[in-house]
Amino acid sequence: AFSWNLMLCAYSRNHDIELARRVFDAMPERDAVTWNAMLAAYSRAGHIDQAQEIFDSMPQPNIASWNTLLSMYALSGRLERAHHLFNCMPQRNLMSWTTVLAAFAERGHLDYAETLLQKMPEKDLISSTIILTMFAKHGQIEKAKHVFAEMPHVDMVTLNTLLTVNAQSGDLEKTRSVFMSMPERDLISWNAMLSAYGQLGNHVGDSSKFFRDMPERDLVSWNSLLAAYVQNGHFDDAYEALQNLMPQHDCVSWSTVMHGFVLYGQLERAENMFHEIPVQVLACQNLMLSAYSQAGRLYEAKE
RNA sequence: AGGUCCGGUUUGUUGC
Repeated sequence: AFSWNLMLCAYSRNHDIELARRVFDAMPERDAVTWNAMLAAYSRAGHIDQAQEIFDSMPQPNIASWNTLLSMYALSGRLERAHHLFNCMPQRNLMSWTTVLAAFAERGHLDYAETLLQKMPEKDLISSTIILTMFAKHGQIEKAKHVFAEMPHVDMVTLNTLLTVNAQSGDLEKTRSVFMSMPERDLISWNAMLSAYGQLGNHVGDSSKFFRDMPERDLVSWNSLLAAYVQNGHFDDAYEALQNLMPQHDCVSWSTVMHGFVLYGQLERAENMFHEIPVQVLACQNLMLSAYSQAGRLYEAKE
């Protein structure tokens, strides 16, 4: 089964689910890895029913099988189902706990997530960081800081999260001092700091200088720069960057610049951009809808 | 020895 499994996994990683299934069906014998790989393939592809079918046919699901199924339901937002599975599982490991925790935290079930955290037999950096992020995203900054203070160890991801926490509490100096004190930084650290400058800085120049000094940049960095421009009223610079400087754009770039136009009363320019967008983007549609409504242009809003 | 478990962090819109 070993080499067949390799083939199955290769197809699955390539998103070729049909071929993966054909290998699966052709196999003279299957082991636990085979079943789990097929299950993971369907789960990755979002084929929930087929995944469930594989799981139900498994001779002996192990902890990896349960976790795969659990993660599938958690990620697709079927929390009751995920929670039910979690309770029914014959064993749970750290990953099972964290998957459920992340699902509830993500959806803003703060109290329940906190209870889960307390019930966890072992916690690690990841579970604490999930809770930290959850509190930060829901504006519970003091609680987030408390979670951080209780953590015995931290790593770069935790510190990256702390950058965001401090930025959300409006403290640019603190954000900067965390950034400076980090033993190592990755692109996410740099992007988080850039975003803090955009939200809290008083001068666009600080954002663009920081941007220039970055060791590398990606689309998120560029989009954060656009947001910094917009935040400070420089919608034309944002548009200029989008048109002439950015190596790529995405729907975040478009909606950021369009939002700049809307904020500063340039509804026609927002409109023009909206019509130039190559694909339909829900966020941009929402933006135009809200802009038309606020301008009393109900006919266009309805359109 | 080596194969299966997609658990955490950064950017935009509307709503909450």
